[in-house]
Amino acid sequence: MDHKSDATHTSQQIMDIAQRLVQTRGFNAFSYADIASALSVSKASLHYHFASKADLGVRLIERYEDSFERALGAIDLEGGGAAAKIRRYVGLYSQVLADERMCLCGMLAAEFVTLPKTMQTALDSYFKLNERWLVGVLEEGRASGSLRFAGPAAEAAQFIIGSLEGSMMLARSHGGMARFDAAARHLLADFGI
Amino acid sequence: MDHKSDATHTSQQIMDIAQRLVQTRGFNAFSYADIASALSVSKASLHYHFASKADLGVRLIERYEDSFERALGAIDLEGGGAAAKIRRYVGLYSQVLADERMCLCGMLAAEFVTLPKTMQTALDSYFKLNERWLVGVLEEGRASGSLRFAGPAAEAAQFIIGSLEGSMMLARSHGGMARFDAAARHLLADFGI
DNA sequence: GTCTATAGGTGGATAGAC
DNA sequence: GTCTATCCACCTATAGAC
Repeated sequence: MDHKSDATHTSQQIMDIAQRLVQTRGFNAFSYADIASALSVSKASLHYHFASKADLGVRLIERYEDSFERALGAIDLEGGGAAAKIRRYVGLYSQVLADERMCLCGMLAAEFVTLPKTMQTALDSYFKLNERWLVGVLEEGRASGSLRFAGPAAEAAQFIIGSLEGSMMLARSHGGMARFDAAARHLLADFGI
Repeated sequence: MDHKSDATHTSQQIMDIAQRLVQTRGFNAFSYADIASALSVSKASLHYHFASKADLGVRLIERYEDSFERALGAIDLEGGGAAAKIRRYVGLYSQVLADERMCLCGMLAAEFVTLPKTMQTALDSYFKLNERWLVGVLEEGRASGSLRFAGPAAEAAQFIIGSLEGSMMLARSHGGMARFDAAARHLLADFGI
């Protein structure tokens, strides 16, 4: 599931700017002109690095998933119980919000039906990764008794993802970081954390 | 908090189509041309009824809030305990999703920073209404012992709204109605329902 | 109230020089 | 790799006839 990154310096800069734009404004609400002006290059130059906006979008999702996968790997390595892992998972969202951004893929999920098929497929992969990791931790926690929840772990994982993405989205427009933190506490408490 | 509706037949039709477009594609991903072709009129005619797209957006939010307010009033009248009211509140979201739509205001919350100030203000009003109603029900339920939750009722209300909007959003792209239903069960269980 | 026509702007994308 | 120049489609919005 790792994606090649023939990462020239310029294409990385383009992706950094584009990613922030998607996370703050959405895929349908930014243009090559926005990136060009922020980076002081021409729009045509951008097309050299990313032939189409859809290409750029797919690469953004893949890079985001890779970085998220590394973060999850780091959580696994840090050790601690399942409860600690879930707490650190929530912390990942918290960090993104602290930078005044929405989760890249949460934002794109809202725009899902308007996205190119290639981006939709890449999004599926991202959410599957999250779900898979959460299911592992949840089952570990239920077995060890450090987590408490009813029903299939997959459903609990989906509930966690949905709650975090939704709380993040509403925190950005209504209530700020405090709202997300309070929602996160509720969510964790629901699992006996 | 009720908004005048000088509702000619045509302007209602325009709003019906526009609302569905916002709920499925988002405010930034539909155009007057979409409405015009769906309704078989010219784009210019639309401007007679709604001078600008921002005006149309504001009126959509106000109408949605009014209809939601009536739905909440109906829930209050039906009686039953706080738990039953929360269950019916969740049912409102479920109905919208069953029609393959996202909550109008949840969708707009994702696009918040790109919206005209007038629409942002109208959105605030919608979420305040939801929170106010939920706080009332939550406090009633805690007092009567039919609901169980920790911390301020306002925080619990925000948690409920965020979870439902997020679950709805992800259900539309990943998992469908079943995902929302499962998330709703988790949420209700969290409150002892 | 609805139309045609059009203004004035921006969208993504390409051609071809350097 | 980056540029200028350009294409064409689409956007919101307006003017003015009917």
